[in-house]
Amino acid sequence: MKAKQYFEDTLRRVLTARGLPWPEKALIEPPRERKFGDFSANVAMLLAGVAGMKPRDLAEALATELRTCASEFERVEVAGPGFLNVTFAPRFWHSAIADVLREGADTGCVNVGQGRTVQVEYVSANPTGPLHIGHGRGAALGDSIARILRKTGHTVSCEYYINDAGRQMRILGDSVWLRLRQQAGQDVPDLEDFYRGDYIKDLAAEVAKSHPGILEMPEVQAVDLCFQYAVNDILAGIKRDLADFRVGHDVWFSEKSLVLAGKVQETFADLLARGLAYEADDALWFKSTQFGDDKDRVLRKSSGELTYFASDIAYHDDKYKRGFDRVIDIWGADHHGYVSRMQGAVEALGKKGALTVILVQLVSLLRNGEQVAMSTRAGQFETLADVVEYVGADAARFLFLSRKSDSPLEFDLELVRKKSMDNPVFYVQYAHARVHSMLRKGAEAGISPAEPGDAAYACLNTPEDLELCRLMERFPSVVALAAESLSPHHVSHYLSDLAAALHKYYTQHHVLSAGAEVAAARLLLLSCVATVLAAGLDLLGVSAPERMDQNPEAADEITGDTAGNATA
RNA sequence: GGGCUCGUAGCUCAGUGGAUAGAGCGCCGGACUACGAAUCCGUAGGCCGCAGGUUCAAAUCCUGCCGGGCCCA
Repeated sequence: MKAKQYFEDTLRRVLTARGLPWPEKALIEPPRERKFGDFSANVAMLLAGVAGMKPRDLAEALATELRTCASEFERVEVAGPGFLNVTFAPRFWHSAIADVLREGADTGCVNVGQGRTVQVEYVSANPTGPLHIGHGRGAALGDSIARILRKTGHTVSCEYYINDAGRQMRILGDSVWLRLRQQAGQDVPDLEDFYRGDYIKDLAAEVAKSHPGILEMPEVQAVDLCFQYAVNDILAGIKRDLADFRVGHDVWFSEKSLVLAGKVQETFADLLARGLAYEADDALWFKSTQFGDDKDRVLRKSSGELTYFASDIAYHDDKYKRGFDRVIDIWGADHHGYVSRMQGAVEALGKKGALTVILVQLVSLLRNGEQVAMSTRAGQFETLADVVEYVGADAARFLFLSRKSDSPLEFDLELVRKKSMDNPVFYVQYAHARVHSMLRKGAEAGISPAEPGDAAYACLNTPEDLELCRLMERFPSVVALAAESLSPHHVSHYLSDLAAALHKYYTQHHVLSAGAEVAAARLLLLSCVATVLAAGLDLLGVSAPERMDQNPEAADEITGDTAGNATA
C-alpha cells in the first residue's frame, strides 16, 4: 500500500514538473512477472500522444528523472512498449515487518470508509424451515463482507429480515394447525399446498403439549398461536445454525412489526403525495415505469392484500430513515428479476445509488460428482447444519469465499471432506500453524524473535525474505480491493499466495539451525507472516489454529468410516 | 419471445484495458538421519465459446451469433 502510494506520488511530481496531466486510465500494479520489478506503470503509453513523443522515449525520460528524485528505488527500468518498472530497495520492504508488528491484529486496516454507516442484509430466509446450503453461501458472504467493511473504516450493521407477514406465513400456521388436529384424532383432510415436512408434525405435537386448551380456542386464535410458535421455533433453529457457522446478525427485523406499525401505509401516503403511486382497478400501483421497469407494479391488490414489493419498499424506506448511508442486500440469484424494480423503488425514495444488491448464484450440492437431491423428503445433507457438521465451518466458509459470488458453485461433499487435507483452507491454516510450531521450538531452544531494526533486517536479504515482505506490504491494498468490490475472494486468493510463499520459505531456509542471530531475525519475519495470515483468515471468519491436531492418515480413516455409515 | 448472467488447461476456478494468459486438483517424475512431507521442486496440458468492432494494446470494453443457468411473459 505504502509502496504503491510512494511510486504514484513521485511519478505525479515528475509528470507535473513536465506539465503533463495524470492520465485517467493510469495504472500502477505489480507486474505479472517478478523480473519486471515490484511495480509497473503504464503512463508513458497513455501520455505519448499528449507529450508528442514515442512511448519508449517518454518512458526513458521519466525514468531518468525518477532515478534522481526517488531515493527508495533500487532500479528504474523501461521495458516492452513503454512500461516504467521500478524495484524498491530491500530496506523499504523491511519496513513492512515493523508495520505489521506495530499494528498486530489491526494489520490491514485501511480507512477508506471514513466512518460511513453501512447496513448489510443477508440470509433473510423465510422462517418456514431450516437453512439449506444455498443460504450458507449467502451467510458466509454477508458475514465476510461485513468483516471487511469494518476493517476498512465503515460502521456496519448486519440485519436479517424476517418475512413473517405474508401468504407463506399463513400457510405455515395453517399447516401446523392441520397436523395438530390430525394428531388429536380429528378427520381433517390434507390441504393443497401446505408444508409437509416432518418438522411440522413435531411442531404440532409441541404446541399441543404446551397449550392443552388449544382445540377449544376460536380457530383464528388457535392458528395464530400455531403460527407464532412455529416461527419462533424455526427462527431459533436458524439462529443456532448460523451461530454454528460463526455468523451473527446485529438486528432481526420483523416484517410483521413493520406492517403493524403502519410503516407500509406511511410509505404509500408518501408515494401518493409525490405522484409515484396511483389507484386503478381497485388496486394501488407503483409507477415503476418511471424508473425503467417495463410495467407498473401492484402494491396493494384489489383484495386488500399487500404485495411483498409493498413491504419491501417500506422496509427499505425504514432502513434509510434509520440513517444508513449505504445499504447492501444479498439475495439468491433467483431474485435477479427483482433487482431493477427494487432499485427503482429506492430511487423513488430519493436514495438513488444508495442500494447495492449482490446476487449469490446457486450452490449445487454434489456427492462424488453426483447431484444430491435437495427438494425431496429429509435427505442426508439437505440442511446447512448437516453440511457444516460433515465438512466443518472452516472448510465450508473458505470454499464459499474462494469464488466470485456471481458464479454458480459446485460443492462436492466428498471432495471437501475426503480430500480435506488438500483443501486450500488447510493449506493456509497449516502455514499459520507451521510458524507457531517454529516459535514453540525456538522458545524451547532459547531463541525468540528479534527486535525489528537494521541488525535483524541485515539477516533478511534473500529473495524469499523479500518476497514475504512484499506480500505482507500488499495486504492492506488487498483488503481495500475486497472492500471496494465487495469480494472476499480476493482475500482468500491472497492468503493462498502468502501461504505458498511461507511453505516455500520453510523448505529453502532452515530457521532454527541458522545461527542465533539469523534464526531470531527469521522468527521475527515469520511471526509477522503469521499475524497477517491470522488477520486475513479472520476477515473470512475462518479460524487460525496454532497447531493442526489431525494427521492425514487419521483423517482419511475418519472420512472412510463416516462415509460408510452415511451411505449404509 | 423479452431480460439478467456465465462460457478461460481433463476437472474446479483466478485474472484491475497491458508484457510469454495463471493457480489448485488430477497425470507423470523427483526431494525427509534437521524446525510438522497437511510441504516443496519439475514435466505435460490453452483458437480465453465463435465472428466482427473500438484501442498503441482486448480473456477483459462494444455489437451480433452459439451454448449453459436463472427470472419474467
